[in-house]
Amino acid sequence: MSLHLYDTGTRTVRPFVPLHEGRVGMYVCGATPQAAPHIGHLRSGVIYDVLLRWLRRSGYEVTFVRNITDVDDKIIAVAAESGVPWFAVAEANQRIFARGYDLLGCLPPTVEPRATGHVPEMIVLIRRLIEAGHAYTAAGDVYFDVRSWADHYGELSNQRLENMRPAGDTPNEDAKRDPRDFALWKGAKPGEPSWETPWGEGRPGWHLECSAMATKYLGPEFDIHGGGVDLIFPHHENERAQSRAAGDGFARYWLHNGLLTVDGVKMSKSVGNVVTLNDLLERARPVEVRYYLLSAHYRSLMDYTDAALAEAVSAYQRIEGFVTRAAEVVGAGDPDGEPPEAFTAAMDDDLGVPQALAVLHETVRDGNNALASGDEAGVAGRLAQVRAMAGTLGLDPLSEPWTTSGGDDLRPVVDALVKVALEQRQAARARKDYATADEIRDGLAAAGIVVEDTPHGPRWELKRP
RNA sequence: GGUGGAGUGGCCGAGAGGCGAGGCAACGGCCUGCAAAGCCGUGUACACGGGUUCAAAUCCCGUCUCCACCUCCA
Repeated sequence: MSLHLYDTGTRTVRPFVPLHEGRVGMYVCGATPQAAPHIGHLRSGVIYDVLLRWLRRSGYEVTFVRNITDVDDKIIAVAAESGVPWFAVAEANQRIFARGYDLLGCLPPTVEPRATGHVPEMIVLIRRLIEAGHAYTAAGDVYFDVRSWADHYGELSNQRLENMRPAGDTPNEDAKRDPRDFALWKGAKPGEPSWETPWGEGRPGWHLECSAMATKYLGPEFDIHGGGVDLIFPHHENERAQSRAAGDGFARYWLHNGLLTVDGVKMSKSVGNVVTLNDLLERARPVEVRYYLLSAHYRSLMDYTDAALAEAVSAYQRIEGFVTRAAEVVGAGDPDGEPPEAFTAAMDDDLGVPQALAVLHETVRDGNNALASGDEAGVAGRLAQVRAMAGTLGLDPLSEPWTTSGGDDLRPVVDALVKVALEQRQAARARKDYATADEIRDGLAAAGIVVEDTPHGPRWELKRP
C-alpha cells in the first residue's frame, strides 16, 4: 500500500499522488507571532515535521513552506498595548516559536516566508481577482465577492453560503456588497503599518498572504496544504476561494490536525489555561514531550494532563533503555535501516503514528528478549529496526538532536571513575560482602549514578531528573 | 440554527463486521545476594436503547453527554 492521506476537501482518506512525480510541495500555516507559542502550536509543528520526514523517507523531494504572519490585528493590538513597535512584537515571538520547533527536533522548512515581505505578490493577486470580477474596492478596502463564487464558496468546509454569518472583519461593513464578503486588503488607519498599492495605502487581509506565498514558492497548483482544524473556516476556505477564483489550481490535499485541549477545554488566554513548552519542560525532556505530542493520531483531539505526559515519559524511556543497552552490546549500527513492513503500512495509512509506535514497542520487546538470551545478531537486527522507526518519527535516542547533551565531554572521565567503584563493588559481591557492595551502590546513587547489573556485567547511567 | 468530530478496561490511546493494537499503572511469577532493568502471565473494554447479521466496539435507527468550527485561532 502506498501513502494515503485524509483530505478535508473530499472528507475521505485517498491515495496520495503528487502533481509531479517524485516531488512534493507542502504548505503549512505557521504562526501569527502575537504571543509565545503554546503546546497546541507545537503539536502542529511536530505533526507536520513527521509528515515531512515520512514523505522524504518515502523517496519524495519535498519543498516545505511554513509561513509567518507577521502583521495582523492582534499583533498591532499587542504593540499598542505594550508600547513596542508591531514589528518588534512579531520578531520577538517569532524567535520563541523557532526555538520551540528546534527544541522539539522539527526540521527547518525549505523556506519560511513572511507576509510583510510579499506585498507585491499580493498586489498581483488582488489585481487578477478584480479583473476577473471576483473582487471590488469599497471604502478604501478591497473585498472578495463571495456571491461571484457562490457555486464553490463553502466547498472545503462543507457549508452553504446561506448559512454563513457576516464576516465582521471591518468597521466598513455597510460598504460591502454582501456581509459575508471578506477583506483582501484593509485600508490604512492612523498609526497602523501600511503599504502603498494601486488601491491606496493599507495592509493585507489575513487570508491573502497565504495564497500569495504558497503559489510564489510552490506554483499555482501544489500538493499539500496543512494547518489546524480551526483554520478550515474561514482561513482555508477563503484562501482556496481567492486562488481558485483567480484561476490557480491551488492545494490538492487539505490536511488538518486536531487541537490540543487542557483538562477538556481549548487553551485560551481568557480561560487562563495556556500551557507553554516551558511548562512541559519542567516535567519532561524535549524528546519526551515530542513523544507525547505524537502519542495520539494527528487528527484526534488530544487532551493534555500531567498524568498523560508522565505516561509518555515512561513509554519513551522504555525505547531509549533498549536502544542504549543494545548499543552498548552490539554498537550503534546504522540509523537508516529499513523499518518493518507493519510500521510502513501504519504510516502509509494516513500517518498512523500510534499504530506505528505499537510496532516499535513490539520490536523493543523482541530486542529485549534477544538481549536477555545473548542473541547478538538478534539484538543488532532489532536495534536497527527500532532506530529506523524512531528516526522516522524524529525520536531516535542516538540521532541528532538527542545525542548531544551537556557535559558529554566528561563522560569518559566519569566512566573511568565509576568503573573503579564498580570493580570494588564486584569484588565485594564476589566475597559476598553485600553490605559493602550496597554501600558503594548507594554512594553512586547519591552522586546521581544508577547502577544496573546485566548478563554482561554492571552498567551505569546518569539518573534522569 | 448550520457543519464536523468524540464517548473504548484503573489511566492514555489505536482499531472500524469474525484471532483481545500498543503503552502506563496494578497484581502474580521468572531472573537477581538485594535492587534496577527486562521477560512471562493476569482484564469477560467499547456511552445508552433497539435493530440487521451465523457473527456488531465496528453497520442501521433512536437517545444521552461532550468538544470544535460557523470570519481572532494551530
